[in-house]
Amino acid sequence: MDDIDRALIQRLQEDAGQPYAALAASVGLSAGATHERVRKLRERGVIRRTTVEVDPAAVGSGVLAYVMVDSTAWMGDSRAAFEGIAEIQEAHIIAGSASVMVKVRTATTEQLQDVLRRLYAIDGVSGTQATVVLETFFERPLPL
Amino acid sequence: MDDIDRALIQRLQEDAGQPYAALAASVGLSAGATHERVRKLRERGVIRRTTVEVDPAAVGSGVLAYVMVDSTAWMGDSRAAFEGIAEIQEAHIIAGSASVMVKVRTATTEQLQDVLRRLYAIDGVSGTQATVVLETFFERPLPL
DNA sequence: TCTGAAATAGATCAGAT
DNA sequence: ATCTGATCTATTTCAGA
Repeated sequence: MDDIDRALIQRLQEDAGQPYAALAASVGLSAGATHERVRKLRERGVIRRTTVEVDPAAVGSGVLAYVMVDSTAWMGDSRAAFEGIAEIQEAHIIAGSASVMVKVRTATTEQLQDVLRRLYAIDGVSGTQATVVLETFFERPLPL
Repeated sequence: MDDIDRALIQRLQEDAGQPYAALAASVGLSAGATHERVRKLRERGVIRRTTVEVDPAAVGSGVLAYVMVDSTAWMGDSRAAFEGIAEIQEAHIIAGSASVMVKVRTATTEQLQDVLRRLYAIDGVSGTQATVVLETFFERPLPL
């Protein structure tokens, strides 16, 4: 992981579809060497996958909320229960008063309510505090 | 936006690097027709960009925290101030007691503390409540 | 580990159904 | 709107430094 690798990752975060020749030119290497470096970054798991960023509202997920989930038991083994709720985009174990924090996207607030209902159905869950997002300022790649 | 478009988006979210031929086969179209649909999805802004997912810990951002930012003034015009803090990955205006919620990634908790200091320096900010993530269960694409 | 070129494969376009 | 087939471009591999 040197500066060239970091530069390559940054360029790929901005546009993963660009030709290796363009990528190579931006870091001053040949296409072959660039290809080899990117291959290794993938192999080592630094780059997890290539994906597309989608406009949530355009695919029927216009409502975004963060939900703090309180519990009466250790939630460390409950990953599968959260995975089972399709509308949950992220789930994290957190320090502090709540136990788990989830990021939820739904089409409507009615569907958000239904997600809260399903969260309550998970073993050990004793409460939820939903924070609804009114406007997203920005969502951007990791700093390097 | 029909079922084929949704299927294409889902496949591209899983692997945006796959050949159009493979993508086409998975939805029962020709490569040409598939290419045309994907082009239109990009043109309409449904697909915003092609990018790579990076392991945060591998690039020096192993600490993840969500910070609720309280304020004494309307924060709707403060986008630039939050954008100016590089460690902030997401910033949202929220309903509820706080005004803004930000997602922060840093290498260490010391750097997280420094981000909080810079948040306090923003006009109108009167307080912060940081929630540190201990373990990420999962982060996954949008449901379709 | 990088370079440069050759072989392979995929993207793109024109024309037709 | 989709398909087929031809052209063009990019990716991938490999020998050599």
